[in-house]
Parts: sequence; C-alpha cells; structure tokens
Amino acid sequence: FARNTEVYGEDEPAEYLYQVISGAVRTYRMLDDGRRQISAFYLPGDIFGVEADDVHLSSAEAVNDAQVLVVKRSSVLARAEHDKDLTRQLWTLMVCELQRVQKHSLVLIKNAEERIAGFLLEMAGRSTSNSAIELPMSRQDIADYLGLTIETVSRTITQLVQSGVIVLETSRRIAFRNRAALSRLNA
Amino acid sequence: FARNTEVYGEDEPAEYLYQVISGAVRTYRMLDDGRRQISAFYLPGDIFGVEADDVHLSSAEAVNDAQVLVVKRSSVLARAEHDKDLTRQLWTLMVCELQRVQKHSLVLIKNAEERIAGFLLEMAGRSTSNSAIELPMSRQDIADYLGLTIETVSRTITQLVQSGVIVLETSRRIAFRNRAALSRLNA
DNA sequence: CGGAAAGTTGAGACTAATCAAACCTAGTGG
DNA sequence: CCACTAGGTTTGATTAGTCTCAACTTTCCG
Repeated sequence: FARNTEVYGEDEPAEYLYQVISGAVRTYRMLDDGRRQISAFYLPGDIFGVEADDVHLSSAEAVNDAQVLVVKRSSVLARAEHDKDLTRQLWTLMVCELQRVQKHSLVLIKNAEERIAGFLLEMAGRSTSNSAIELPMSRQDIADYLGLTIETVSRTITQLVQSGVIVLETSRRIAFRNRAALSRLNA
Repeated sequence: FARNTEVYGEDEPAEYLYQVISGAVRTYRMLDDGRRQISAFYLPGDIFGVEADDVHLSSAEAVNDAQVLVVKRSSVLARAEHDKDLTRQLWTLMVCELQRVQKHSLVLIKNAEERIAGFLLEMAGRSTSNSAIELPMSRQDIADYLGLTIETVSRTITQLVQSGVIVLETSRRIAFRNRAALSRLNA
C-alpha cells in the first residue's frame, strides 16, 4: 500500500485480517465536521482489522509506503472453529486491542504535555532502538491521535526540547535525554 | 451490591463474569493524580467483566444498590470450548465492548455541549421510556465519564434547559423537548 | 427540623484552539 | 549549482472554552 492509500474503509464489510510487514498503518474515524480521531498506529508485526464483527468500525490507511500481509477473515475463523489455540490467540488479540483503546481513553483526559510524553514513551516502548525513536507519522497524525491540534503538538515538543528532556535530531527523529522526566510527566 | 460498593478492582484476577439485573454499575480507571475516568455504565441486562484476559483492566462499582448475576469465568470459558454458539456470543460481546470504548474515544474529543448531548441520547437509547430518562448516576459520575468537571456538566445542562432542548423534571430526571436539536449537537 | 450530600451559579485564571505568518527540507528543473 | 516549489513544521498573537475556587441552593433522610 502506497503512502496515504486506504486499506479499508469505515462501514465496509470486514473481509480480511491484516499484519504490518513494513511501514506503518493508522486506523481512524471521522466526525462529520471533519475532525479525525486516529485510534491506533500499527507498526511492523502488529495485526489489525480484528476490531470488527462483520463491518469495520474504522478506516485504515498506510501512513507511509507499507507492506501488509492480508488474510481472508473467513478462512481464519473457519480454522479457529477446530483450532482451539488459534481461537485463544484471536481472543488475546482482541483483548489487547481493547486494552489499547481503553488506555487511549485515559490519554484523552490528560493535558497536552502528558499526552505527548505518553505518546513518546509508547512509541519508545514499541521501537527496537532505545536511545532514539523514528516517528513514521506526521505532526498532524500525532495531533489527531492525541486529540490536540498540530500547533499544540509542535509547541509541546518544543517545550520538551527546551527543558532538555528530548532532542530533535530531525523533526521525525527524537532522542531521549531524560526519560525519568518523561515518565513523571506521563503520570 | 450496595451503592458505591466495589464489584471488582483493577489488577484483581478476573474470576467472574457479571450481568446487571437491577440498578447500575460503573467501570473506571484512576490516574494517579486522583482523576477518574469512567469507561462505561452498565444497566439491567448488560454484561460486564468481559474486558479482561486474566486480570481486570478497570474497577467496577455499584452506582446505586444493584443486583448482579455473577458467573464463574472459568466455567463459561470451559463450556465455550465445546459450545460454538457460546464462543460466538462471547466474541460478539467483546466486539460490542470494543465498539463502545471506541465510540467513547470519539466523545472525548468533542466540546462540552456535544458530549452532554451525546450522553443524553445514549442514555435515551438505552432507556425503555422515550419521552424522559431517569439517570441513575450523579453529576460527578457523568463528569468523570465525559472527561469534564462537575461544574461544566451542570452548566451545560442548564444551558440546554434554557435553550428549550430538555426539561429537568428533577435533577436526575430529564425530559426531551427537542430531540432533533440534541442530535444536531451530537453531530 | 437539622445536617449532609448533591447540584447550581459566579468570577477569574489558564490551557489549548484559532488564525496568520514564517521557516525548513527535500525534490525539481533550469 | 542554485532558484523554485510544495509539504510539512514551527512560532506568534489573540480568542474561546473549560477548569478552579468559592459561595450558594436544593434535595434527601434521619
């Protein structure tokens, strides 16, 4: 899937399950006034599209050029009928998804600094390297994920840089200088 | 369970599944600075406690005196091993839960008026009577559910009353006067 | 009737949104 | 190699909306 391409759309029948091989995918829902709430970013290894019964609740798009493994939902479910281990795996996947969304609700009641700190730590936790992280998504994506505006995201990051907590190697590459301070902000 | 009694606590092993018979139950998580995010209200008929893998993600409390049907989780899961229909039901329950939480994330990025309007419509949709609703929960509960303060909840409701959209029969009992306007606000 | 809990109202402070402009960065073509 | 552009990012000034703190009112119950 090329950058910004739709993987599936809201209210489309959920025919497939997906696993990110490379790149990144975002799932989101639109409010009719144009606001967009990104519910999750999926990175290599992550499985998505599990959230649905028959119909997708959200849309999915490639954040940047991404390879995605696509599997027929029906075939997986059919196998799960016999394969108890697979059933269990699906269940666990679902629980993880639920946990992720629940945690996300908690994020949305925090202030801007806490949201950004939490986001950076979340990304760090999912990253392989641990001194710096490479963000695949734009500031607008981050804003729509955290329920902030792009300006507030930018300003808050600048603020973290000025207080010596992080360093912007490039706008998409962030190094940690004081992870304890971030954790403290994350509350 | 008496009013404000704990049904289960965060990080406790998830031993049971629950169904509300009468009364109401809230599930919530605390931030360590004392803020509380209520993730859901469960009304008669609703099943809760499904959100967990082994350990509860959230705490549950009776909003007011409530009768709750309690079932051993392990026995349900054991039966689900053979009973495909039960497996499917559990899956559906999980999907509903996920949908609920996802919708809730959307609520948290709206403004106060939209949140309140959405909340009232949600409650109306779950209520039997359709001209007025009886709220089992306090303003504080509503505030913690919508990510607002109690004052903002109160003010916003007053505002809706003054614009003739609703009528406060008592503080816990709200009648609808202009549902179209509410839906418009809900966006 | 009295006291406690719940709800409402008001004034001011503060955070994040909005509107506007400037600034990078990478890619393109002269 | 340098101007030129487009997308993305940062910064600034102002405004709007919600929170905070405080007082007051209403409801519930012994």
